Amino acid sequence: MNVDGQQGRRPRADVQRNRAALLETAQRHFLQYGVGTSLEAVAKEAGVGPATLYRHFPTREALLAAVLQTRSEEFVARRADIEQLGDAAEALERWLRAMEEYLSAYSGLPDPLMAAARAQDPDNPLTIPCDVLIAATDAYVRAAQRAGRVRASVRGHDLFLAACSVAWIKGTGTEETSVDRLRALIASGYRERDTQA
Amino acid sequence: MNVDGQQGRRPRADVQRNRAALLETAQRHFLQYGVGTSLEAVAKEAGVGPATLYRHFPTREALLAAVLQTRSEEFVARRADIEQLGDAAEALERWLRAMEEYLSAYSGLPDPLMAAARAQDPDNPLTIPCDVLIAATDAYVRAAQRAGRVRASVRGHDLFLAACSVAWIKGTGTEETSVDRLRALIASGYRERDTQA
DNA sequence: GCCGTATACGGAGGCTGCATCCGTTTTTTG
DNA sequence: CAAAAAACGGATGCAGCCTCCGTATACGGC
Repeated sequence: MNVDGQQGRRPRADVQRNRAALLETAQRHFLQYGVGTSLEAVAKEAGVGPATLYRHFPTREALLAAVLQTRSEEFVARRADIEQLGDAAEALERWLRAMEEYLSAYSGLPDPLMAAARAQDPDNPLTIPCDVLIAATDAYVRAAQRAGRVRASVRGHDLFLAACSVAWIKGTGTEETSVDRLRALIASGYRERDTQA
Repeated sequence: MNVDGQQGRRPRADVQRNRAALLETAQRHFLQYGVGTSLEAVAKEAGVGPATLYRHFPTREALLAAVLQTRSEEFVARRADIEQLGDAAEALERWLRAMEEYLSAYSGLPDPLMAAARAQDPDNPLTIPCDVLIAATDAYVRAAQRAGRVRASVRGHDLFLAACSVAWIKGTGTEETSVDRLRALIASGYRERDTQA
């Protein structure tokens, strides 16, 4: 039993192949059917037995976390873009949108994420990505607050919850215009009152 | 096949007994395990076979709708209380809280409700309760707007979505203080700026 | 009060998905 | 190239969904 623990021996070739195939297939299935998709189907389409899937990713959350991990590279790139902006309020706005899109990539994603965020369960592989998101949001919020563009009582965690909510709504299949309206409502809740775009 | 269609014959006694037992048991199970609870378990505990449950309530949504129906009497009573208030903004506030509690009564309830609200699917038994809630919210919103306490751009549907979001968050097990903060954030989004409590 | 029939019941069973065990195959190492 | 380590995957047990159909039950007329 090695799979991806780092011991003396070099990881076997088939392990890497299978892992890659599983991740690629899972990504596609999550995209098409949501995070509740059949893991058996994923395994079959990846050309491996169910046991192999479970050996690589003991739980659905572990598989999800691994898929998100590969996805997050592109996400980090976005973050670099955002940080070049001088306007802190605009940066926060864009960050929230980016996070929202990240969270609504797969239908049903917000639920396991919230479950992980709730308690600091170190066994849950989604806890870390979650904490990262909250910390980043908080940084953007503080910057915008220093610029006097966001109300002082707001915290990063609040807007993380808000983004999760919006992402959840999107995942239920609600029309885009309704989602836009909700987002606007929230925005006018955290923006400083005398703000002028 | 009669179950509850109104024909010439009087409904059989066991039908009514079973229906009542199923509703009572389902209510308890939804409360304890959420809307995803095992229907087989509900049937067994109600003392009937699975087929009887499905005969009375062809889908999970139908059972849920029926349970909510019985629950809604108590909800209507609340509404009468609220309407005695002279303050339209306070009335809206209380209505939103009441709706939020209604929506978070069973964990996972917001999801099927949103699915029903999305498209006017007349086959979905949850569509009607959903539309009722939206219409009622809209009435409260208009009243508060006439009193100049809520921003003109806000619609009842927006606050319905917001209430669903908050209820969803509650259902994920998030701490109550975080939920309170999110609710406050949303409130400062729809309230008129120069409002004084 | 009894019987015939409409009506409803419920166990059995097919199906899908989850998760694990263990005999077999593949890969690496020397 | 052989032995050992490592991973594979089919088979399996379990739970829940939903339906079919033979059986039981309540109703209403007599």
